[in-house]
Amino acid sequence: MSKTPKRPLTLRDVSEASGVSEMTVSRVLRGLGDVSEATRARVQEAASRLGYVPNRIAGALASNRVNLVAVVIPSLGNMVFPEVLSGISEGLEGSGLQPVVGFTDYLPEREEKALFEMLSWRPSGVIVAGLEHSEASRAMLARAGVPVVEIMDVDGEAIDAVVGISHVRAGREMADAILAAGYRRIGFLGTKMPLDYRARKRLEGFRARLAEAGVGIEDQEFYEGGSALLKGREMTQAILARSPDLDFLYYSNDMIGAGGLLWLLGKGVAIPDRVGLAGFNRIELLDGLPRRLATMDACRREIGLRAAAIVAARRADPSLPGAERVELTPTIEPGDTLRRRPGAAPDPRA
Amino acid sequence: MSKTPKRPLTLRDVSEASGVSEMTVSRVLRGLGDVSEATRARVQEAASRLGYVPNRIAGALASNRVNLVAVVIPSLGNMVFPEVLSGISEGLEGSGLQPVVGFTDYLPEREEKALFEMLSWRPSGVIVAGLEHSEASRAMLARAGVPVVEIMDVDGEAIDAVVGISHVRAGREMADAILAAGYRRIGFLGTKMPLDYRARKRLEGFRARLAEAGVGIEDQEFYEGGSALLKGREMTQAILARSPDLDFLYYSNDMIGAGGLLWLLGKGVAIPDRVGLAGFNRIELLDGLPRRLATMDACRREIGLRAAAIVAARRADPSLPGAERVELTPTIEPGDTLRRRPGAAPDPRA
DNA sequence: GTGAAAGCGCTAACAT
DNA sequence: ATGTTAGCGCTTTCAC
Repeated sequence: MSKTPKRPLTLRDVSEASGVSEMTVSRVLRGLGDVSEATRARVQEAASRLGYVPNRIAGALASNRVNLVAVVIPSLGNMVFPEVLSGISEGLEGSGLQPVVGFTDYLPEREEKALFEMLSWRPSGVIVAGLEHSEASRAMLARAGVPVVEIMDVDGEAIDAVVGISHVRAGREMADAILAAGYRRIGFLGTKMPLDYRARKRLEGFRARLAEAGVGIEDQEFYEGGSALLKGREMTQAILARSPDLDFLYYSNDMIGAGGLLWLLGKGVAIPDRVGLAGFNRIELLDGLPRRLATMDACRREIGLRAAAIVAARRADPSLPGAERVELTPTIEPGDTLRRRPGAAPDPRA
Repeated sequence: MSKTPKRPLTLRDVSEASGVSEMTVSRVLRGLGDVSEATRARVQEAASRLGYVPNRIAGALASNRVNLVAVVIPSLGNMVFPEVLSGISEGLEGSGLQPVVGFTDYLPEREEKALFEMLSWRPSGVIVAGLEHSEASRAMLARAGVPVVEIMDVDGEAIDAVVGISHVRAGREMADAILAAGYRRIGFLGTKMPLDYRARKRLEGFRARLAEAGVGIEDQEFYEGGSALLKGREMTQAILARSPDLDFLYYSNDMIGAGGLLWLLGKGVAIPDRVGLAGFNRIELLDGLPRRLATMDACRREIGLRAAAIVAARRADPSLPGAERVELTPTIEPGDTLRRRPGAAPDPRA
């Protein structure tokens, strides 16, 4: 190497190296037209020879445009958000936009902080999980002046656009399927997190629908932290020790459901006749289990795709009306753990 | 609301609203000293009443400081990087730095693009997975003028700092443990990805150590895409159908290993006597399986922690020498799928 | 097709 | 303890 400048290179360096004005260099590097082929070639050559990396900070300040989309999600632990993220990445492809992720750990104050941090970079859009936010968070989002897409959930009031499923309805439909299959003594197993609103809404819809049929949740079990698969085993053992008459276990997510399934299979319990099982999320892992757990697809990837598409579309055409509302419809997959009674009411979604 | 300004607020707005100069407002908002309590209070009040969100773009340009750390990793699919990420987040806590993640999908050209994008925001540091990069990527990193920490792997030449484990050694030590347990007819099951250098290095070390003992890999099976758990089942079935005499299966990751374990248990195969098994990564999922798969902890969380600590330390004190090298030592966990022969050579790491 | 001037919103450095 | 001035590296606008 000839020299190792500690200072990052600027447009001016490329300008001097190529003998072309800064302005024209900028045009070439941004791929704008109206530059002669000869000039373009000289500039490109100089830029790549020097290893110039543009300073987006300066560019963004001058142009008032930032190619970043803020994505604020609870965590990466539970298999659900990685898939949403990959949907977002895919949906942003070709738009020139880039996702930047922040995490909340399901804590409102962390959400607030994450939003503040991200908004301070003036992103071109915000995609945020859930409809429940602190007052301050809502205020920030409302004033951000860019598209805001709340994802995962549609049960509530949106700030701007929303893309998701109804978790209340998801719970209700699973209750329908379970009742239709003839189960009546139902246990629920879930997470302790009081701030996981979507899990709560599913339970709420589930419980309400059961109640309409005169059925109650006979026993429940909650966990927190640790390996979900292991917790699923432990909770299943515990709930059945306490309430051996249960004939169905509804798990708030597939991972604990899978744990329960493995434990029951190990015990030689007849599934789905003696006990039926269902989870939620349709995680890929289920494909590798000895039996297929009944579940419900949460449309995670498509949620990401659609949310990204909204941000990209509005950036391309800021005159769009906004406040888009996309409600996706999850479908029940009965798998092998939900009894199919010949005489039972048919699944309305066939 | 009184008014809804489409234009984001600036320091000047807060200055006017509070009757304090922009400079002093800036001081208050950045928490610098030498401001009277009265002024501070007035400024804080005005800022939060207006809902001011600072413009980091302008701040970064003026101060030449950016509180972002670029993190470039292959993907989020395989359980390994979420944990690294959470280690990074934790390690960055209190430093004022924020991780920003980019994905490569194990493709060098995507890595190059991700690095270029991130470096154009002039982050305070770069944490990148692996030691293998394109020429252009290496050049960018070398010229970035900020700490660069290559993580996960130490087998190769680092650009600056490196934090990881030796995958060659990990493969070799697993081979040692398997040989010591008395297995001799060994099969390997892994991923097809030719660009997963770490998996390749493990296999390389594994094969080399076996060869030293005069043992070969008798059969192998590779997969790509799909549910790893399911692929593990399928590959296990396939390899044993073809080579029924194998007495050990070494999986390149725990997820396929778990699939194999479940399949073998379902078939009633005696584990670890008839067939022994081992994976790699020590994923949490293993805790919930009927038997504990033998595995090796990849120290993912600690790698993230240490890498973050290096970036934070060097930012706090730029005079630090750099080129830190941290080699972590993974430990074998024999679980229930690696036979323990009383007379066998003892584990040197006991 | 190319260039010169102004300024994006902040902060460093220097007053006072 | 507070204010003033200059300028970060680019893009916008307008001139040629």
